[in-house]
Amino acid sequence: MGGGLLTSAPLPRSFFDRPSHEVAPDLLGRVLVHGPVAVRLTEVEAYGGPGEDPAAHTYRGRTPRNAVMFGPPGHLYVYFTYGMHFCANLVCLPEEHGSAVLLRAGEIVAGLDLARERRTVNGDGSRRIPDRDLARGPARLATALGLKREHNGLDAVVEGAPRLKGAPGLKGAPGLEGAPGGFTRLGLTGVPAGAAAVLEGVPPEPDTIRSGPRTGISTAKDTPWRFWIDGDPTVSPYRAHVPRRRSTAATSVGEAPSS
DNA sequence: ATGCAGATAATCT
DNA sequence: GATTATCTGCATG
Repeated sequence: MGGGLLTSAPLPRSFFDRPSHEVAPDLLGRVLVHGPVAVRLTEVEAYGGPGEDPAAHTYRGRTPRNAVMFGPPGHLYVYFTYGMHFCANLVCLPEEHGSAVLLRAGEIVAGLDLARERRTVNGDGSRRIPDRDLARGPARLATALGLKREHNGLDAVVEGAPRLKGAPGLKGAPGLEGAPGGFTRLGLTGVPAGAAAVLEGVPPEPDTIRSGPRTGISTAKDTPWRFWIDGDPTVSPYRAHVPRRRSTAATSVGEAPSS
């Protein structure tokens, strides 16, 4: 092998038509493409439906924000949070179920230059972000892929066979030389501009998949629905949920405002 | 390495 | 009015 045009088929909609905690570990090693940028997924979290998962956005039922999660599987649910970040999910199960998989981290395997550009802090590029941090975290991943409000609901299931032009001499499996720890550039064709797709990629060996509690949530802390590839440098550091107190003292109990 | 504070606004109670 | 499926920078050991 080496350098030839190789094919990685898009995953069919039926792939996503399963419970999110089954889809999630199966998404590891898969490749999410959005336009010219592609990410090999290394860390994900499953979220369940209404009444069954207190940490899920759909726990209390359908709202305007979470409507896409109640739509058909294989679509992107992109939400805005903390006043500045977007995060992306893939919807699971048939319509009305309201479950999805949060895409937490991955390795950029195509469109590296554009991903770097999107992730520069000061537009002048005075701060250089290490490549392994480009998509190391859900908001970082969404930024690197260019996923924003207008991509909420975008279908990530496409027809056809996207081609990946692999570079020679790199270790790894067909079409996706990006073995854990390695970085490569892949040329991508076959995905329409502005469209998204999830390619089958190369799933990791089952015994390298780890699972544990989800990150940054205040409920259901014991549900081990975070999945990642052991030892991969692009997996995000675990952060426990930290309740933040308002900085003003306006609400302190028993304290009347001074005149 | 780990920890904390601030940013900043949609969404829900 | 409170919370939030987060990130960055600055502080400290």
